[in-house]
Amino acid sequence: MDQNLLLAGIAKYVNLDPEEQDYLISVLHYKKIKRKQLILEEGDINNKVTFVTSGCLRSYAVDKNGTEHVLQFAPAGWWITDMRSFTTGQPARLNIDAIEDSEYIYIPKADFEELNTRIPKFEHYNRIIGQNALATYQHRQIDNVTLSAMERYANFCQLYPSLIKTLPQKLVASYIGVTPEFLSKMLNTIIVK
Amino acid sequence: MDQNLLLAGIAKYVNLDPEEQDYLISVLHYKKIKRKQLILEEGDINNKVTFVTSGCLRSYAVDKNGTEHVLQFAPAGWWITDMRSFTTGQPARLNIDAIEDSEYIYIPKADFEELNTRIPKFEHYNRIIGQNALATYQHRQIDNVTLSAMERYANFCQLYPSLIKTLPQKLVASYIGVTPEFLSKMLNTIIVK
DNA sequence: TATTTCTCTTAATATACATTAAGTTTTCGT
DNA sequence: ACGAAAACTTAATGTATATTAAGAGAAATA
Repeated sequence: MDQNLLLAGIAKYVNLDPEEQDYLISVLHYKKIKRKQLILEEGDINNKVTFVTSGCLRSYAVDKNGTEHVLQFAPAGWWITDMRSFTTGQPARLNIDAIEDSEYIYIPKADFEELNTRIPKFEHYNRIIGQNALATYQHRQIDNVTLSAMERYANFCQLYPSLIKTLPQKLVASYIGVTPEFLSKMLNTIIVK
Repeated sequence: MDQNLLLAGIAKYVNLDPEEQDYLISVLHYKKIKRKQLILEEGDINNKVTFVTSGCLRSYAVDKNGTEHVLQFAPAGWWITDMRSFTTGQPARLNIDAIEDSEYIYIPKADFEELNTRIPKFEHYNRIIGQNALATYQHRQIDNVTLSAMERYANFCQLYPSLIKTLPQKLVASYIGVTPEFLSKMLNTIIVK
């Protein structure tokens, strides 16, 4: 069972004792999913946190026209959650699915809470990565109102150079907030110039 | 010195011992500022966390045309920070100023970190409010790509009923991501119908 | 390998919102 | 209380991006 990526990610911030690590490992669940398979559907309660160990997941919302809007990509080493549903217990607004065959670890909410109270170092880790995520969302919000579509695309390429190579263009379009048609046009008219 | 609002906010989530509370109080700094006064300027390092005790602060970014875009309002009882600058030490992209005469408490970064390591309950509190903030930003991002300007306005009114009464309309416009002219037109043509 | 199902492209038309500008009303600082 | 500054309104014009549609290319599944 490959929890090494998770342990390594935690070890960047805190040093768990062997028994703390064993306790952590004891509450992990392992899953494999195929491309396009959903692990969270709008309306469900998101009662676990999910850590991707291989492949790539994505979270997205669907608008009233049925168009999908990608909120996040989670390649190996990333967490992905509908945080409002997780913290408040409300139905999720997000869907989470696999964009390629993937493997992930999840921790049920009750275990996650107990980990945090019984291992202060784990809670420290979570506070820090929470702050990092918050920083990311704050600046994404600013970018979205401040930059043009082309600038947001350039930004995405800089921030996620590995993703840009593997992702279908329409998913990148959805993430940066334009239609696939417009992104296509934008990229091709630039090259010609 | 009015730290009651802060202590009450923390007490909603954790129960500090008297000596923990004393230690916390010992690192608090108190400030008053006038309307329009800046407490963080783009380019500065945001090396403190700020908790508003009266009045209202706001964070905003300025685009290349000089237009301001409001990221957050912080009335009494709210925290406000450029989280990327705070966590990474990079120069801030955000400005923070007072939209009315205000009072706030701040905690320098070094003290904030020490509070978190020495008082696990304080770190628990921060993890939880961090999760809440993350939930808010995730859904704001979704709302921004999913809803029309009118729907975003309606959303804002629901979420911040107290703010909508006191804020100048142009700041609401900036928060929901439209020009003041467009918001004005939008609101007036609705009423006529 | 064939066939279906996505993905990308191009282009015409449409629209939500921005920009500019000028006038009016409200608020603020002295 | 007064003058200056800020906030709001209206309207004409402009633009970035959406929508629709249809064909070509690529990739997934059987």
